[in-house]
Amino acid sequence: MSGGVPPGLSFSEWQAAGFDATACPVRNVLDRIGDKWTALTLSALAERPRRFSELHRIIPDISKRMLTQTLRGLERDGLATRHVFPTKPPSVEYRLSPLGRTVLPPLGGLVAWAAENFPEIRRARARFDAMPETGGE
Amino acid sequence: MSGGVPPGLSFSEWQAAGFDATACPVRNVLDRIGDKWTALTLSALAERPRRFSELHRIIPDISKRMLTQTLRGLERDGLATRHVFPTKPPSVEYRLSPLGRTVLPPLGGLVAWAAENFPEIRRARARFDAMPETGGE
DNA sequence: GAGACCAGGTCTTATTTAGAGACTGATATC
DNA sequence: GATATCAGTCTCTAAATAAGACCTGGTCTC
Repeated sequence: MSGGVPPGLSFSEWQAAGFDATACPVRNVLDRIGDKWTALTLSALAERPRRFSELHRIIPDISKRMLTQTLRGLERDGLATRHVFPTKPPSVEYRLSPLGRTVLPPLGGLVAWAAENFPEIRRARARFDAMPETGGE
Repeated sequence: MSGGVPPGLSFSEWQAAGFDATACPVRNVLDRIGDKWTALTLSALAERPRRFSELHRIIPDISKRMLTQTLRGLERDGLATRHVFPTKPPSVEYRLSPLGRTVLPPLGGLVAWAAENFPEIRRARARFDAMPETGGE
């Protein structure tokens, strides 16, 4: 056996299968959820559907432009849906699609890992940054 | 109950705990593994330790600059270690640290999700892109 | 009638990120 | 003696990403 590499993470598998970076699912997915606001937006929508202005209020510092862009990205990938209610002041609701819901468990796993190990990462960073970069002599 | 939101992903929790984006573990972690080469590098190191040139050969299209930068990032965060062997042509080996190993399962979960759902995401994209952006009349 | 709210669009900068390619210096091969 | 390997560094440029400010149009309030 190969020593505990989770299935799907085996590099040689990818290579053997003829790795194509542009079509790589992982690259594609990480490009989306790895951007500045998507993970946050996703988790804001995880609890319940929300309206545009509501999201804008609760997500700290996001600009309307970025919020629109993030939501369009989620919509384009089929992770969220957009519902327009033609009320007097227009109201638009965003909600996670069934597909969008399925990403929550794996994403949650990573979030849990991050929360759990961030202290150690910070210590590692502090150590690394304190190291002398130019060896004295 | 809140309807199946994984623990740690609850937005209201974060808000209640006084969300600070700069210190946010999730943002920090996603910034690292969400970049262009880190996930790939991580999975190349998952199987076994590798030397710099070896990584450079097997990771398609990465430049030395990016490879160095990616490895430094992993080293800085304590996810990988660097071992220099002062042989005649110098040889440097990179290997995952114990901490680095612990990220493989959650990362693997996301990779599996990506692989499994990418076809559907692509269909969603095709649908979205085929939609008339300016409603005719 | 001046302004605010809704959900954005647009336009112009910054900042960040990535890439290409030349250079290092010691050894080793041809 | 020209060239290659090793593990990088360096500079410069290009591309992607994000921020900020202002604009829309209809209704609603003051």
